[in-house]
Amino acid sequence: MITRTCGYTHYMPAEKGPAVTGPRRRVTQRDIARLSGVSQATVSLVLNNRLDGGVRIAADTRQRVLDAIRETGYVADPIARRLADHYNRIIGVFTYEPVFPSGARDFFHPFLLGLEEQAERLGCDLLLLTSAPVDGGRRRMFAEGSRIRLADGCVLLGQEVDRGDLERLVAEGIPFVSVGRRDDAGGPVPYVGADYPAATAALVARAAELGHQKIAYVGRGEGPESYADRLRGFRAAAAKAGVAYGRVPAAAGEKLDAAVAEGVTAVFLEEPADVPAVTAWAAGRGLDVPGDLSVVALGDPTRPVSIDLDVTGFTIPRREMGRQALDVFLGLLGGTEEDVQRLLPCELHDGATLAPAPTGRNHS
Amino acid sequence: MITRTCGYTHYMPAEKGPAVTGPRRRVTQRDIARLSGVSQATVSLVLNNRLDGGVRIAADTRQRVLDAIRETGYVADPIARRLADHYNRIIGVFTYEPVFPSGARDFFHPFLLGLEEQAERLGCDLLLLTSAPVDGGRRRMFAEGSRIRLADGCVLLGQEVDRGDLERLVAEGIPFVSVGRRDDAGGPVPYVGADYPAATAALVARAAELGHQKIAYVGRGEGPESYADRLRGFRAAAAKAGVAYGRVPAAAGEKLDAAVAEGVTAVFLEEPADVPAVTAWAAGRGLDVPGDLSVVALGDPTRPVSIDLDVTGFTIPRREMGRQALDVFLGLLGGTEEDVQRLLPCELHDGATLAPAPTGRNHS
DNA sequence: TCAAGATGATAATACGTATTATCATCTTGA
DNA sequence: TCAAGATGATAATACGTATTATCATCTTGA
Repeated sequence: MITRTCGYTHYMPAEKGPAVTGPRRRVTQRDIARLSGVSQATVSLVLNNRLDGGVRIAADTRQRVLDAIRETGYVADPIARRLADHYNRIIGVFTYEPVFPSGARDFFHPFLLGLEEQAERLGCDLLLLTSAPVDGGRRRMFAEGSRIRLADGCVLLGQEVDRGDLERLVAEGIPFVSVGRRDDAGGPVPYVGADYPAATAALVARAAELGHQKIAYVGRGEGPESYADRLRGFRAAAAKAGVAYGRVPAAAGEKLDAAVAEGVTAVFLEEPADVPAVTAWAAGRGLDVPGDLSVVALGDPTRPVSIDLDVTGFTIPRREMGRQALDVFLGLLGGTEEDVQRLLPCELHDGATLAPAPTGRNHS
Repeated sequence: MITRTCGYTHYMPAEKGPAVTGPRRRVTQRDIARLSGVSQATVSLVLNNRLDGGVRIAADTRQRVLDAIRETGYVADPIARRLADHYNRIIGVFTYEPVFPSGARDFFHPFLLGLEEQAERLGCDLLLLTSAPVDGGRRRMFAEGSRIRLADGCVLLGQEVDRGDLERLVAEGIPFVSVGRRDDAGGPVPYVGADYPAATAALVARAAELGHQKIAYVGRGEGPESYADRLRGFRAAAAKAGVAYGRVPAAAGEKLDAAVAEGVTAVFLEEPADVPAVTAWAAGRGLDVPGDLSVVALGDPTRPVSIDLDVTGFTIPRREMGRQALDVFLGLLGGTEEDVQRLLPCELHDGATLAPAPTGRNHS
């Protein structure tokens, strides 16, 4: 049941408006019209200075209106203006990861900064869609009473995006853009993503140059597109370089033990937040990083961890992705169909944990 | 001259709506009314579930309307709602510091997280007012075409808040709350601030206990309320403990030299981002921290800096401030006039840079 | 002098929602 | 049977602006 208070049980504005602040009637175009002896329509026309529709206003009339405006300090009510305009210049930002209790939100901050920066530049406002209910640790986009349609459209943030949501967005014709590449969903999905395959491949190639003969990808390699993309780049580059490769499903001790036993000399971490776990494990096994084992981080950590090593890897251009996501979104609103799927290059970071492959065959 | 495109020159939606996404007309109450065979008025009444005005809706009619709403995913247009109602369940967030090129924004992230967390909990959305024009490195709240009134009111973030803005907010009756204590501005200003005086005083008292006889406050001590508050707490506590004290206007070498020459053995930094500058200066003078000189950070750095010391000081409860700011705001909307000015305690951090006063009198 | 065009302004309407006054119908009780 | 009250829904209107269709008046040229 959708009632006035449904979902907003705590949001109960007073009947009469805030008590602290006093009421004050706004000056409207009607007032200006009365003061200068013209109609409201004339006031609006003077304000908007439209010459295209064949409308003309005599110079002295215009001046009278402008004088009245100056005297009263009139400012058009943005609300009414938007209502008549159809677009409200508000861009929704939907983040799947809730703020509470997740610590994952720090990862998304740079994206938001990029969005804000571009919004600032282009003169629009961002609506953080925090009212979406949280279910199983993720926000639901189309729950009852969804406010996704408040804005002109929305930007999607999140490690993983619900396919049903995407399909519904496409079906309903709600303009949107995803931050992060997404597979098609009943049509191409506009996105601004990071080029994980290229960045991962570059690091694999570097490892090959350094003599590594057997390397491992640590992580799921499926699920979110960003995982699949990394693994794809990893496999292609390893095959191309003629390096033996495998996948370790998680950064767990026994899995890593097995990999090392098979002769792996470099691990590529899908999730850089696993670096501490891996280095701790290596220390426990008496393995030197990078002397015995090279460690490469494929991106930035999505959970807050403290890493004291200068890890080799790459950086996701999060801020720039945010910026361009807004560009793509406004392009969509403007009717553009080109260049609505973008992959941005990641920046490689040399770091100190990718070293030449160890020369000795075995460590006990 | 106020023209239609003023301030939004880059935001130019196509005449016909987005091309990729079919031209999707917004679902309105008229549509719902047609679908369920009632009038628009009835739809509105069902949505708002008003029982007070003596209006009644039959259960089955109500259900038909609710069904249609669910099927279509209808959401009330916030703009129209606000025009008619004056409320749209959107809370504005105005930050004085722009995103670009400032690095200062990281400081505000925890506040925003707190706001988001509480918005999530209470079921409302946050509008980041990024459309405000930037002038002299600060956003202007009431520039021409200001969109501050799009929301039900706003939360103010920023190191320093423009007094004229505050007065206008009060005068125009726009509900708002400041994150950070503010002096009165034509009336009491609702705020949720940090108790800088108490936290600063506690650290001063601790220094006194450790034998420091002469201490210095480093910073402006005026301007933003947060500076003035720190200095006030500093002076009061120093006087109470019978410790000699002075103020060094900036963390500049010669100023610090003079202070040390006068026998100062502990410095309290208004701006913790100055810690690296002070420690670098101390190292250059051969002063050991904290052996020769204790260093106390009064809060969290407002600029991104890397600090490798475990600095003694206190932490601003930023997230909790954000949370409570939203509570206060909603209280105001609800007509509360009590408890709209709150000071939250800061958490002291022991750290390792406040040590007993040096016993020797001089270092050359 | 008069028709055609130019000039200047307005009435009417739309945008989407909320609310009040009103109306039509049904129920109830004596 | 009928008046009074209860029930259920709507028409009308407001919020403040933008825009189009229309109208009245003036100017111009032959």
